[in-house]
Amino acid sequence: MASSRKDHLLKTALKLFNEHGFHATGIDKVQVESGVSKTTMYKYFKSKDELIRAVLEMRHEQFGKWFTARVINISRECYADHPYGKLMAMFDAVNEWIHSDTFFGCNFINASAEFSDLKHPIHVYASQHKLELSDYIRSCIPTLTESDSDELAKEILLLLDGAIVSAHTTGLKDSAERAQRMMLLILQNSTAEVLD
Amino acid sequence: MASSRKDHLLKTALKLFNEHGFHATGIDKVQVESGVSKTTMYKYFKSKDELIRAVLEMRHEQFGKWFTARVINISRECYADHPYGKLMAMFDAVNEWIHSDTFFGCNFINASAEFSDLKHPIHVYASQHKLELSDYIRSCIPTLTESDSDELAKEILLLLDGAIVSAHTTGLKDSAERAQRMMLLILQNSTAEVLD
DNA sequence: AAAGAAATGAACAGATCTGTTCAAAATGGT
DNA sequence: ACCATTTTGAACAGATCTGTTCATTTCTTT
Repeated sequence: MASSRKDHLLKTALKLFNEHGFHATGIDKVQVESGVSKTTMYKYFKSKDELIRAVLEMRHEQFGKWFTARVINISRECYADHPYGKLMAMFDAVNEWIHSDTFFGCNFINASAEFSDLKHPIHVYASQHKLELSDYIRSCIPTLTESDSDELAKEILLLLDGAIVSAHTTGLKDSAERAQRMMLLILQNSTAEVLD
Repeated sequence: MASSRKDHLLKTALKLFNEHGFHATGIDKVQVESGVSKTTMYKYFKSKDELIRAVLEMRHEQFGKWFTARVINISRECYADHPYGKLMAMFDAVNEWIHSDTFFGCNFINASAEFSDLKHPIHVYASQHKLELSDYIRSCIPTLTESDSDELAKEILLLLDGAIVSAHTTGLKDSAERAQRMMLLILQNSTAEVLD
């Protein structure tokens, strides 16, 4: 009961934050749209900052679960026995996301844009999210690759972020496919010494 | 006289928008900080939307002039006779920007984040900015390159945007150097068929 | 120095937003 | 059916924000 209300508030807030941004969305609109009284909302979230933080934490978990699961599935279905199957699948997953009707760019990139100060807690949290994503990417790089996997993970994160931003800001919906091709070229070069 | 006041308002607004975002910055703070009366500010800009638009237009011109000039200079100084000198220089220029104390990410990416709706005039303008940048990149690709220069320009734009976002959101200040290395690998592969 | 244009400051209106309070009503468990 | 908890609705306070108005002051030009 309690948690279902809280969840509903979080989902409504995420939707509105996505559509209008964090500052432009009044906390009262979240309350009205989710059909909950003001008192109740303030019971779960003492302030707007706390709500934003909670929304991002939910999104972090939600995205993490979806992304890793999708990567595994696509990798099995489309890239069986491919050494970079999971890495390839990441771009397919992002491509699906870009073409969905709930794509408003990356919440964490957007949050960094609004809370521009590097020391702002929200910005710090966004940064952590990206670093965790980078760790996950690194864990998907096969050990047979010679090159430094940490550097390679940062390169792939840069491609993913570039694809997401290109798709959102410029409207280039084929960005993920482009980034995927770019990664392949880079991987071929990274492993060239090994394969030669 | 008149234009110096207007310019000063625009510069102050850009600074505050950078530091706090568009929605979080009150138009009255722009007015107070620039030491101009409210009446005067509203004489030059009839509304906040108009001010934001004007700030982005100024920034578009400012960035364009700085970037193209810096690309030419760096290209001459560091990449004489290099076929991809200008393309290389783009990442050096962005690297300088990232390490400056006025780096708050790309204003147009940030604007897209706040004005998330693709049809919003500000978002449309941000998109146009990126497409113009893509055109400029294309104009810097030597004709000897076999691959489709339009596709290659989009790839390089993706790398530049990825570098800017990585540096801002995640705080990875070496993103531009990373993206530059990635571009080199991609260029080597793009022209491989020609050179073979 | 005088006339005309531009800028000021300060008050004002109206909207919106965050956050609080509290009596009344709905709900849920036993 | 009863008690305790939760939720509601509605009003309220205070801050902030956009945008307007206008009499007064300051510049500029001649």
